[in-house]
This record gives sequence, structure tokens and C-alpha cells, in this order.
Amino acid sequence: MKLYSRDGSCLMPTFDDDFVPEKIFECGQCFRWNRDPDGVYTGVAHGEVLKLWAQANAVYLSCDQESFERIWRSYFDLDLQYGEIRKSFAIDDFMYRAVSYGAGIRILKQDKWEALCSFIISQCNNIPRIKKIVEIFCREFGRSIETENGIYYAFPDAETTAQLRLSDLEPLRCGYRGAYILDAARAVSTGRLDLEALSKGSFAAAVCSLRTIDGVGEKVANCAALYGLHMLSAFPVDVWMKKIIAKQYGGKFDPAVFGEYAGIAQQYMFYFARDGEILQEGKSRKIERG
DNA sequence: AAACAGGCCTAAA
DNA sequence: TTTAGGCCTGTT
Repeated sequence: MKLYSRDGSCLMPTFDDDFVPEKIFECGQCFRWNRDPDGVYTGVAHGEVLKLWAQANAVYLSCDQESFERIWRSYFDLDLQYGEIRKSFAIDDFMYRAVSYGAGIRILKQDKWEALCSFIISQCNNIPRIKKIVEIFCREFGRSIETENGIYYAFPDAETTAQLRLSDLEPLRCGYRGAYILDAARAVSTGRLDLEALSKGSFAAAVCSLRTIDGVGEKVANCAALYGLHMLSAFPVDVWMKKIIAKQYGGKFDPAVFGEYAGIAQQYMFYFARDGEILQEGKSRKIERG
């Protein structure tokens, strides 16, 4: 597979074939990518807007070489060979089916603060509402980014957010999560919680520190570590993962069997459970892609 | 209409 | 250390 910029120049000649936009953006790890009727995805990350689409076994990005190297190459984790890692997860029949179904997923290197904040919002919420809350948050308080296709908004930084009052968050309609957002923003902006430093330390230390934030428990801390700090051994266990563990593994499961990339395995399991296996009954099966 | 949604917190065993 | 109830809000 190849990656091309919009003008047709090749951004990256070779990497493994594990890059399926639909799965990357809709496997539940991010909230700011939207698909238009033509299948083009538009998203904002690290303060820049990108359009991305797949065509004829290639992927096109609306960026130049400079921004690709500065942001997107890392954001899409292109230097990790997912194809090889994925195969190592097929330890039983269920996992074989899960990794086959999820082939093409990659774990995005999202902004650290954005990931923490987004997954605080995610608690006890569904994806459409999470996306709605995040979009209003960006529109209200994020820096505007003007493009030829319209105005987009960056995710508000922690410093800006820390200045807000609880009442300022009312337009988000995010309920009790508002106070959690402010606590996290204040911790990050004052340095009480140093996400950059945590990303360079141990996973255990990161989870421990993240959990000092109001509204951040084991699950949200693992999400922040996996998607924001890019600690690939993080293993968030939500209701879907609990279903899998109960049904497939008798209620107990040690992610250590997947080694240092357990978090990636978790993503295949989650995606398969939510989109594939469980919802399949009574519905037409989704067509698997090569 | 009542229950639930990609948890967390607190109180109480 | 495990468990139950409450929490904002929106949707079914």
C-alpha cells in the first residue's frame, strides 16, 4: 500500500497493509473524525485539519510532505508494523477471528490532554453524544482554523480550559463530567499532572497519577494512557471487554498474554465485540475487507 | 415511562 | 475488597 498527498505525490511508499480508515476512525478510539457521503474522512488533530480517503488500494491525505512528517506519520503510528503484531494475537479461535475482523485498525497517537479530556467525557455515555459534546467544546473554546472548505476548531488546550467556570461548560450539556474536566485541566495546566513526563515513565506510574484526577478511574486512566500517552500495553476494560472476558475467558483474563502491545489486542477485541460478533445476530453480517 | 449508556465516587458491609 | 445507589443528560 502507498500513501499519497492530494497532489498525487507519494508521501510514503511502503508500509504494511494495515490501514483501513473506516476501522481506524470508527473502532471507538477517537471522536473527531467524520465521514462524508463520498467516504472522505475529515478530522482535526494536533491543531491541523486533514482529509483522508482510500481509493484503489491506496490512501490519500490532504497534506504536504512537511506536515506529513511533522504530524501525520506519527499520528497514524506508521512506523509500527501492525500486520506482524496482529498475527501474534491469534492465540485462540476467538482472537483469530477478532484480529481478522479488525485488520486495518491502528492506534492513533492523539494529543495527550485531548485524550484524557475526551475519555473523561466518555464515561457512561454513548459515542454520538460524546462526539457532540466534544464538538461543542471545541467550537466554544477552541482556536479556529480556517481552510478552503470552511472553519474548523482545534481542541481547547488545558490552559484555556483551566480558566473556565463550571457555568461556562453548560452549553456542552455534559452533566457531572463538567467538574471532572475542570479538575483535569487545572491539574495539567499547573503541572500537577505532567502528561509529557508520564508518557516517558512507567505505565503503572502513569495510571496511578492519572487516577488522582477527579472522575478518572481505572478505565479512563487506561484509555488516556493508551490513546494519549501511547502506552500500548494499557488495557482498558469497559462493558464490552467485560462481556468478552465473561463469555470467552470464564470471567478472568490477564492481558500479559499479549505482551507489550496488549492495548492493540484490546482494540481488536472491542471492535469485534461491538461491531462484529454480538451485534451480528439477526442482522446481516458485515462484509469483511481484504 | 422506565431503563440504560464505552464510569466514578461515596458510603456501608 | 466488594457492592449498591446516585449522578447529568439524551435516547429508546
